[in-house]
Amino acid sequence: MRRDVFQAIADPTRRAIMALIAMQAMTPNAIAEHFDTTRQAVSKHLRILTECELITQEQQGREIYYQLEIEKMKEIDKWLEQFRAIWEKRFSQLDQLIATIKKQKKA
Amino acid sequence: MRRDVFQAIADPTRRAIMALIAMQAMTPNAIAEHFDTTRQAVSKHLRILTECELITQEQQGREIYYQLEIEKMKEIDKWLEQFRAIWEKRFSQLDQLIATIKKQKKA
DNA sequence: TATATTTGAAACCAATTGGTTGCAAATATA
DNA sequence: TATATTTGCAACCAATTGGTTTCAAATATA
Repeated sequence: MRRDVFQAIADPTRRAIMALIAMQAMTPNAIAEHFDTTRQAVSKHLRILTECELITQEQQGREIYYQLEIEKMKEIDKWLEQFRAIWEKRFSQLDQLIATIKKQKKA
Repeated sequence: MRRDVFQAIADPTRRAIMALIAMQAMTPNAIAEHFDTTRQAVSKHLRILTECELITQEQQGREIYYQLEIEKMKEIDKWLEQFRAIWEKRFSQLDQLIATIKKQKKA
């Protein structure tokens, strides 16, 4: 079974769960209340997110609090870097072009 | 059919294709040569990437050159921003903590 | 013009996915 | 102790996915 961050964030419900618990940890029941699906469906999403270490859990009595593992998100950021390098390069090239045009106008 | 950037980048072959054509446009045949799968499988990936506007094509005779639409990548970057805000906040809090400890050491 | 090359599209297939229902385990409460 | 709550897990199901084979269209070349 393939289990990585990219596959995890492919599902819109999972992205919504991530955004929901980003600021504060929540229990599965509390999370499920925010969605139209059943608790079990949310539970499966939480399992997938846990498997790829995007969230961690903390047991408190019979309740389990899930929280976002923000460090893991940097993996996506790191992958994006190679492309960010390209668009920043293009931007600076555009910048130079504008500078050249301005120079020509002055002359 | 759900067709968005997040679903598109979920597949490792598609991510590899994106990285491959990021610097220069390539034909489906040329792209397929870099992978173990058939040309048709690559073609299907190209279709999916095209449908969510992550790549664009340019016909040259009977060849079609595919290139990465780097602007579309910013959509992922934009989504990441909400989480980046969190980790930068945590970093600055850590920064403050270190500063406080240093202060205490001096005193 | 006949043939080869490049490509997309359709039909099909096995594996995976997101979802459901039902159940058992653990913890809290009466 | 008996009951209620919170939760994960297994079994099952329809839809989607990534892949294959086959075919047709368009363009280049002999």
